[in-house]
Amino acid sequence: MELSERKKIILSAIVEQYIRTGEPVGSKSLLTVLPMSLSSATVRNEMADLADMGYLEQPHTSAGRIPSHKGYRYYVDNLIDQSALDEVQKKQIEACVLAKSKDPDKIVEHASEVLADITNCAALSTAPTATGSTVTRIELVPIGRRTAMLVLLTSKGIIKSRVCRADGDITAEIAEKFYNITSASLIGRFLDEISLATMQTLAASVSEDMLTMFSLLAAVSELALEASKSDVILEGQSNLLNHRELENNTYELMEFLHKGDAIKSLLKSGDKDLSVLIGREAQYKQLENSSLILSKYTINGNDGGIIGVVGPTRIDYAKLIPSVKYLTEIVGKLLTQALEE
Amino acid sequence: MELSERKKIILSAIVEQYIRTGEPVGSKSLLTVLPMSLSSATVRNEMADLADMGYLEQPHTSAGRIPSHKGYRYYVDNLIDQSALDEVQKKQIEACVLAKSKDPDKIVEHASEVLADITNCAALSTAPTATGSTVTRIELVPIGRRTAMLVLLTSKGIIKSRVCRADGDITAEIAEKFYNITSASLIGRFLDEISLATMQTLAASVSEDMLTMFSLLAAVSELALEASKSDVILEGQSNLLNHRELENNTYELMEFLHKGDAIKSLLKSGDKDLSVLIGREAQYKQLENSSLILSKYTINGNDGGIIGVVGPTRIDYAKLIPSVKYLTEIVGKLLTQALEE
DNA sequence: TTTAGCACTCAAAATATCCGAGTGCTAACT
DNA sequence: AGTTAGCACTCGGATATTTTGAGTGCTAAA
Repeated sequence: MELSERKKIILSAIVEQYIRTGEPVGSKSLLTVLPMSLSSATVRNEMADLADMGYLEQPHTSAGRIPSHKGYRYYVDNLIDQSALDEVQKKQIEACVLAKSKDPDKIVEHASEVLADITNCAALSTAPTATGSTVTRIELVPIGRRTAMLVLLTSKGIIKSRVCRADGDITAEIAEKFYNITSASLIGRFLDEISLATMQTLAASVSEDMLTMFSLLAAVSELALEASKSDVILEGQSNLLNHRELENNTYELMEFLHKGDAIKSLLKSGDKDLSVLIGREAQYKQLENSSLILSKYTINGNDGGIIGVVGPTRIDYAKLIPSVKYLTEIVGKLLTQALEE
Repeated sequence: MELSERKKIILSAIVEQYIRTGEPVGSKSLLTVLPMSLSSATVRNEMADLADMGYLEQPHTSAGRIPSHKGYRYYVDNLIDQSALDEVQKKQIEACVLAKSKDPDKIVEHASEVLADITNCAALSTAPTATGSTVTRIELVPIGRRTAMLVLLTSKGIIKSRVCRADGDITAEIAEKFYNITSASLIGRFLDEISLATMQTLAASVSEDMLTMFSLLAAVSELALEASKSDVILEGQSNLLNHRELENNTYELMEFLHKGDAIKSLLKSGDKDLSVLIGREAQYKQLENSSLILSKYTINGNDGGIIGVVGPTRIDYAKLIPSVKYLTEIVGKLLTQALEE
C-alpha cells in the first residue's frame, strides 16, 4: 500500500515531532514544520486518512495524533535513511570504543557502554560464544603450590582462562599427567562433551592424586561451559529511567532484560543483519512499550553476536539505527582482527 | 543521653513498624504491638518527648511519627542485635554463594548477586585490589602466531590475565627476550611503576621487533593498572525501583552508584569493620534518602575490600546488618583460602 | 481540492468539599 | 507524679466539580 508523497511527508513530520516532544501532534503545530504551505484543515483531512489506514492513532477524540506501531514501522522502513551518519559522528564513535582497553575480551562490553552513553538508552549485547566448537588447546600455568592458571582455546578462536585452586599440590608430575590426559581425551572434543561427569571418570584413571587432578579437570569443565554459554551484557540500565513513557513498567522491563531469556528473543530475530522490533512486535509483553534495535556483528564473516539498544517506542530511530549499525561494523572489524591467527 | 527503658521500647516499635509499613506511625496503632498495656495518651506523651529529643519527626502536624536519622542511628546502635542470624539463614547464604562458580576472581561478584537477591536492595562491592603491591611474576603463554595470554602475579596474591595481540609474530626468540626484559626490569617493581612510558623505553632497548615487544609490554602495563585499580561492582540495581520512597531520585542514585567516586566515600569509612551510613550521614546529597550498610572483608587478616548494600533509609537494619556481616565473613574465608600459597 | 468557520469533545488543570487519622492539651483519676 | 479519658483542632489526601483550551470533524463556500 503506497502512500501519496504528501502523506509520506506528513507522516514523517508527525513521527519526528512526536519523537522529539512526546506530545500528541496536532494539525496546527504541524504547519510550522511542513515544507509546503497548507491550511490546518487540509492537514487534518490527511491525518484523518492516515488514521483510517492505521498509521496514526488518537489517545482520545480531542487530542492530536501519535504514530501507531504500523506508523513507526512504515517510518523506519520507508522514510528514513538507515545509513545516514556523518563522518564526524563515525569518528567519535570509533574513538570512544578504541579509547577503552584493548583487551579483546572486553571489546563488546566497551562497545555496549559507548552505545548506552551515546543513545541514552540501555544497550544489550552478547559476546562471541564458542558454542559448537571444539577444544584446540589447554594450557596449565602453575602459579602457586596449589594454584594454577588454566587457559582454554577453542576452534573458533575464543580463549577463556581462569585461576584454579587444586585440592592438592600441583607437582610437575601432576602437570605432566594433566597434559597427557587432556591431550588424549579432551583436545578435539566438542565443548559440551567436557561435562563434569566425564571429568570424574577421567580423574578416576589417575589412581593417586585423583582429587588434585579432579579439581583441575573440573575447572576445565567449568571453563568449557562458560565458553559455550553466551551471557547477555546489559549496560546503561539507568538510562531507562529517563524516559517517562516507560515509567510504569521500567521495573518489569529491567527484570526482563536481566533474565537471560531475552537472548532467546534476540537470537531468534536471526534472519536479518539489522532488525528493529517495535513495541509488541517483540513477542514479550514486558517490551510492549519499548523498541529494540538489534544488529549482528560478524567475525571473519561468521555470526559473532548481537549488539543493540532498548528504549521507549518513541526512540530516535533515524539517529540510532545508523549508530547501532556502524558500531557493529566496528566491533566486527576489531574482533576479526583480534582473533585472526 | 540515655533513654528510659520504656522510651527504648517505644522507639524500637516505631522504627520497626515504620520499616514494615512505610506509613507514619500513630499512637493508637502502636498499642497493639507494645508489650505493656498503656493508653494512647501516654504513648503520645512519650512520642512527644522522643520527638523533642530529635529521635522522631512528623511529616505534618496531624500525622503519625517517623524515625529521624538520629532515631535510626539510635536504633541501629543500641536497639538491635547486630549479629542475630539463625543457622538456617547462614546455611542458606553460604549455599547460595558456593553454588556459583568456584573461580576466585568471581567470588565477590557472586556474593554481591546473592546479597542483592536476599536483601532486595542494590549490592555494592569492591574486589580485592593489588594496590601498592609488587609484581612477583609475569607469564607469557603463546596462543597463536601473534596472540598470547599474559598472566601477572602480584605480591598480594592477586592474579590478572588477559589476551594480548601483538603487532608482530611472537617467536620463541621474542618470548625469550620478553622474559629477560620482564625479569630484569619488572619483577619486584611496584605496580604503579609499570607505566606505559616506562614500557616504551624498555621496548626501545630491543632494536629489532621493537613494535612487537612494545605491544606485549603495553599489555602488561594495562594489566598492572587494572590490577591496582579497584572497580566497583554493582548488582541488583533494578531492586531499587521497588522502593517507592526513593522514586524521585532513583535515577540520581543509580547514576551516583555508577560513578566510581562512590568508592571514595566507601573506603573513607575505613575505621570500623562494619559501618552503617544513614541518609545524609553519607556526605552525598544523592544518598540523602538512602542508607548504606558496608562491611569489610579481610584476606589473611589484611583488608580485602568492601561488600555492602544500598537501600532506602527505611531498610530492615535488623535483618540486613547481620546478613552483610556474615557474607563478608564467608567471602573473606573463601578468598583467604583461594589465595593461600 | 482546499480552506474558513464553527460547534463539539474531552483530558488535564484548577478549585472546592469532605473525611478522618492523629495530635496537643486539659482536667480528672490513681 | 504518672496515667488516662475527653475534646477541639489540624491538615493531607481522597473525591467531586468546574474551567480551560487544544484539537477535532464536518459543512459550506472558494
